[in-house]
Amino acid sequence: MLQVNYIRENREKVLERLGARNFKQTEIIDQIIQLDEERKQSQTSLDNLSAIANSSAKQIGELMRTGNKEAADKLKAETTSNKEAIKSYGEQLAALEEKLFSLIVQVPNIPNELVKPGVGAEDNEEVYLHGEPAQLGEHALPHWELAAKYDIIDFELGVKITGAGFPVYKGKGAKLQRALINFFLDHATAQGYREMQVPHMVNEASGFGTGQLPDKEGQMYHAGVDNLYLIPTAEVPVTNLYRDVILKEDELPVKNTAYTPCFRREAGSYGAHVRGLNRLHQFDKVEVVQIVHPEKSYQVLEEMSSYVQSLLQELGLHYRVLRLCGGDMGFTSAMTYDMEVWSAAQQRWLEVSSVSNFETYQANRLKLRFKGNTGKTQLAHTLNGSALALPRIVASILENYQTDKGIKIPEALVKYTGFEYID
RNA sequence: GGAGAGAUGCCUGAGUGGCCGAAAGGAACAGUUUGCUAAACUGUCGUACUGGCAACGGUACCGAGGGUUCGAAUCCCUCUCUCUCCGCCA
Repeated sequence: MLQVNYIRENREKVLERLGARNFKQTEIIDQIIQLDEERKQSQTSLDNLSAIANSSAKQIGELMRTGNKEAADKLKAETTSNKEAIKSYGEQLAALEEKLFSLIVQVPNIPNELVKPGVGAEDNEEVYLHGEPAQLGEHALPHWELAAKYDIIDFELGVKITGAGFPVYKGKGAKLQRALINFFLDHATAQGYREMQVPHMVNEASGFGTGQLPDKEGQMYHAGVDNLYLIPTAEVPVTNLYRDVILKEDELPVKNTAYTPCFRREAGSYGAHVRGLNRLHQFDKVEVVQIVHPEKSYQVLEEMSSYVQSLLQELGLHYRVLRLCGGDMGFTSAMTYDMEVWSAAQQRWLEVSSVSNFETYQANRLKLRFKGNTGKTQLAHTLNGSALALPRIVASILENYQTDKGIKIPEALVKYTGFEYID
């Protein structure tokens, strides 16, 4: 959520940059500025009346103590009308604040200057390309056929026990999953991230803190009885660890990592491109999260991007890095890099990571601040990235590393799997 | 699921109607002292909105929301959460 003061002081820039997102309801911005002005006036009036009431109450107390009951009663009578005014201003103020809040949560984050205007995926910028497409033979298979051929992932079995999009990993398939999780966590730890294990369900306040609620309500599984949400990403619990926290400047940067399963309803996204591991309702992911000083956040974004790329390089995958255009970025992000690996058999790119700087957008919702060495308290910047999401990595490994002898496990992963081939 | 207790500042914890934005201790920070470590002493030490160049003010906040009262951390109601015991159970 943006800060009202920022909007007020940078109206033109806000409108211009939101334009890069194709954000159309620009009148909201002026309504916010207007409402905030009214809010201030209302607040001031209320404060002044409260000050009078407080001082009257003190005087009455004093009069009572000194036994001057008559004067006390007189003053009491005078406070009655003031009381009503206070109540009325209080209600007015609450209504204004509620309205203001309902508007401000509708405004997405302001894209960074580097983010190009655009409406969708076709406007994203490719900023880096690594490697070459794997050259596969005549009989190359897509990963879902390889999964069936080697009996390592069973989609039908998942359908039976749960439903579509909940695969069962079997034998070496299951071991490959576990190997990747350990590989990713070990690398994150080596980069200075602290490994955390967090709940896989979160409450409403957490959902709001990172921006999933109220916006993407329908994308999360919700356990109605207890009003808890299954996490769509570890970002939610891991970032919310710092909700309502004021850190010391020396404690920055905070670097945490966690492996969790992720649950997404993916409502309305069925079709040709959801086959196999391409899009699931439950998948595994290792996430990295940082809380940093505002002046460092873009440098850290680049570091996180490089880190994610180093993982892809170690796995020997052909990938590209996109800087998302305004229209394709998430609601809460100021700048996002997507990493996509090449799926040789499907002949398409698959998103495996998304690294974002949220600047103060989440921090403002979370009330995540730090106290500067100068003594001033201000909002921190939050960032996160997938490092990495498993299913499409698995898809890419299966397809790109298929040989006549079976699936060759990437060199760097062998010490984690304990085997060199899936056959 | 049954019974009970509780929610106060970074922490412990006092506070049952006005002198309480809140005692005291601890932690932290700054300084003095000091051969070093430690200790001692002094000071600072919540957040938000708002007025002011500033100094310094105003208002709100003692889990949340209502109510009583001239006045509420303190009394009343509702809700939420936490803890303890019993039961069940990985």
